Amino acid sequence: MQVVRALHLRRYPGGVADLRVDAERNRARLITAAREVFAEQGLDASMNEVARRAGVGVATMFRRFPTKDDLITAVFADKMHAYAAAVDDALADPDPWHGFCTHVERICEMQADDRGFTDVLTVVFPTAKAFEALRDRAGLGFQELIVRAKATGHLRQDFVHQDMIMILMANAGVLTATAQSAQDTWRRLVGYLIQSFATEAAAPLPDPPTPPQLYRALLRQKR
Amino acid sequence: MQVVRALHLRRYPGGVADLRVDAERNRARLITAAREVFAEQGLDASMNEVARRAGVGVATMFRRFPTKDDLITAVFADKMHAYAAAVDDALADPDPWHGFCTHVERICEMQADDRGFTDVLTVVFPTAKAFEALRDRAGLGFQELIVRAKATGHLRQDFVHQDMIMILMANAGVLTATAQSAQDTWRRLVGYLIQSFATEAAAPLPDPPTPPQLYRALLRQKR
DNA sequence: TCATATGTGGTGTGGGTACTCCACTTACAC
DNA sequence: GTGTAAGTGGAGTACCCACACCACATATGA
Repeated sequence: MQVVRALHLRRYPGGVADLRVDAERNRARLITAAREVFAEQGLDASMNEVARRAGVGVATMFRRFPTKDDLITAVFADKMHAYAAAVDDALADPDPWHGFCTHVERICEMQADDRGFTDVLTVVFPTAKAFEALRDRAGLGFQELIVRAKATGHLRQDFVHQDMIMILMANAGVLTATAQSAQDTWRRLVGYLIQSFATEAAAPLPDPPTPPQLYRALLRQKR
Repeated sequence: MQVVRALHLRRYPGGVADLRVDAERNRARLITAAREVFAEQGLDASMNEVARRAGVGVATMFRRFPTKDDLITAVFADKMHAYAAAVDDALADPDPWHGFCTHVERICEMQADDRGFTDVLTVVFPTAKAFEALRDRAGLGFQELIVRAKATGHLRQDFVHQDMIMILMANAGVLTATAQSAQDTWRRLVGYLIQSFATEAAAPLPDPPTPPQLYRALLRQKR
């Protein structure tokens, strides 16, 4: 009994979890392949394609990542951390308005570089729950950034943090439509938007959605 | 032989084409049902759903509209005509800048009212060819509108007609992401953009895509 | 070397899609 | 009324998807 227990609890060195070395190698291959495939094709890419590109069987993949969402979560964990960390960089900028503009561009560029990440940020369901905390953290930091940027007098007073989500959605639309051609169009969109966020001569805008409304919009998707 | 020919070529009164009255009735039902289904669910809605809602068999539907694209083309023909005609209304406005703003809002509202039309304008493949002429007509009129709006001094000089397609893409992104909640978010996006198009204090923007690039982007989609 | 928990990949399943086949029915011309 | 081209719908096809099953292989501790 002691022996069985020892076997059951054994740990392999250097792996992410307690995996056999071959399993760990395949896990890494799967993550790498999925990262590529999702970046190219978005989250609509098929699991078969991921397994094929990783050079492992589909059953192996589903043993390691029981659902597609598990794989998505594993693949985009680091990008989501980078997303949450980016706002700290922006807050560290001595010029809050410059930090604000740079931040918006940077996040949109992260979307542009990875179709899958675009989807993760705007269009996907249960994955959203896994990244809830990171989203919240980024949101809070962004609110602070807004306060400071408004204080400089450059950011219009009626800007709200929900507008960032709106930007991500709009950017996602341009990016998916220009995935095969005119790939830089998003830069122009963001250029227009940022100039609109500059405070001068602001006419009243339609009301923004409330945060709960937007949160529901992010969750209710499934495609 | 004469008789056979007469039968083969016979025409039924009042129908769109030479259809039997029951066939014509079912055709109308299919169009109506498809209009509703596509408006609610976008072009991803299934053909089965359309047939079910029309109360006809799938075979009947596919006899009348051999491919999904044929149905889409038939359903959105009038909206595409309205789309092309809208720019004439805008040109008729004595204040070109007002006409420009109203036009942009109106087209975006057409998208907001019909998820299928949103897809038709930005995201779909062979349907695009069927509506090519109407797209071109709208594009030419819009270019004239731009010239006049710039002449008033209200529209920034670096605005190009490709930007309208970009707006449609961005709007499509917001609309699909907010289909279930926060449905009015698009109005705020358009508000921001229009204010950005007003010429004052325009910093240089990233280059727009060339028209051929954008055209390819519209055609290469398929989903 | 050996026992075995763990890992493996090919194949299968249930459900979705757009689209087709075919035996039956109906509207029309005469 | 009758012949028949035209129209009909349910069941079927081929293909995609995420995911499950299972006989076989292998890394590992003893």
